Amino acid sequence: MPKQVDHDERRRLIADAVCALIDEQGLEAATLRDVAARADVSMGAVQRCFRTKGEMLQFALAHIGHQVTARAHARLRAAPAQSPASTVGHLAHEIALLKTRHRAQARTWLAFLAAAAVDPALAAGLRTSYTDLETLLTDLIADAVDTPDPAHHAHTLLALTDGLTAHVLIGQRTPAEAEHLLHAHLSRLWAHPGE
Amino acid sequence: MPKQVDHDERRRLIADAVCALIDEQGLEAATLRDVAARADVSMGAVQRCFRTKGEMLQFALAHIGHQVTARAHARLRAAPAQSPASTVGHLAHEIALLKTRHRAQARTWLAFLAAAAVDPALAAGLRTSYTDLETLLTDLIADAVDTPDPAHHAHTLLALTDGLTAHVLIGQRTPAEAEHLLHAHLSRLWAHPGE
DNA sequence: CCTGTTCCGATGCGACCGCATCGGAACGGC
DNA sequence: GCCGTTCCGATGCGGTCGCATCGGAACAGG
Repeated sequence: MPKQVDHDERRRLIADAVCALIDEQGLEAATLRDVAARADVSMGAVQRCFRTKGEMLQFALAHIGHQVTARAHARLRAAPAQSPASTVGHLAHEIALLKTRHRAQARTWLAFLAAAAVDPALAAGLRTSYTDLETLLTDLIADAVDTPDPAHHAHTLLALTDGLTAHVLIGQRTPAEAEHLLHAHLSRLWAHPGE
Repeated sequence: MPKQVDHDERRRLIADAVCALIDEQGLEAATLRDVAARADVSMGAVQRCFRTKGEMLQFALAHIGHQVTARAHARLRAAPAQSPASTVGHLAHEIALLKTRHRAQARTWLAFLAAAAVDPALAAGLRTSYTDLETLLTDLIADAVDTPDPAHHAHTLLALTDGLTAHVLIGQRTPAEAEHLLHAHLSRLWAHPGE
């Protein structure tokens, strides 16, 4: 058995480079050459890992989707003792990617979201992550309040976080304002859970 | 005075072509050549109207932004007799661009939104439209319910519509589902306007 | 050491990009 | 009819793109 490399690990390395470039200059800046340079590998290596550029982007989308959902799951595991309501709050805050620390992920996510509007393959990848997050939120909301349709509130909450994140990214809201709006929405949810 | 053309009218014609291409294939499909072909003018004519491609995109953004806000204003003028609450509902529905008829505008809007995350000039253009819509909604909400901070609810509502629109575009929600979620949010707002 | 296999860096290709240039068509003023 | 101005279609340029190709480096088994 000759030279062997960890293809999956390399794929993740390249996906990180893709996301970094998208964060800084948008999706169209993720060219094969620039991605290779950013990941500090040769273009040939990138082409070995992914047959086409589209395949690379799809993998990068799944990669960042997994990062976000994994962080959400981790957040849950790390705080099992809190009340269900505050858990939902923390989780929504995490998903909204409002923290400056996660601004890069938010920008990348938004870029993929727009691309998915005209690319069914990317849309399918995004839906996988969204469905995961919705399941998570639905279960939590069902625990937190007595409502006949927890999924309804989960869907609304997810749309709100996405909208707020976008508005923060273009400077229409400050992170603090978005945080406040999100908190207020949740407060109203706990106070009046009725369908 | 030699040959004269209506530059503003031509600019709008080209902007429509830009938006049509973005709707169908995304922002990067709006190349000078394809835009010219779509608008049925020569590439030279496009370059005469806009010094650079970036200038063309900015104009197209302002163009579609004006279309959306103008439709919102028109909606208001057309229905002055209704209750303030239902007026807000209709307006939010209009802004959310949920109708299949406005799907093209929604996709174009989302494409610009993502681009604005890495392009300050586009972000400024978007903020102009958003601020206009927020003013509109804030005034309406102040009329509809007694709340100490109508702008707060306007901002939340706008973020929700944007998120719902995006989720519809990627197929995560059906238009009917989004419509229902939006309606439910407004119902809760009228029932419990307290800050 | 040699061989067979895996991997990759370099290079080339055809296509397309934004932009600049320019010759001539179109048309009002004289 | 000629002129001056405005406009635009065609063309070319330098650059970058995604992708295909290939020679050789790296390395395990014989």
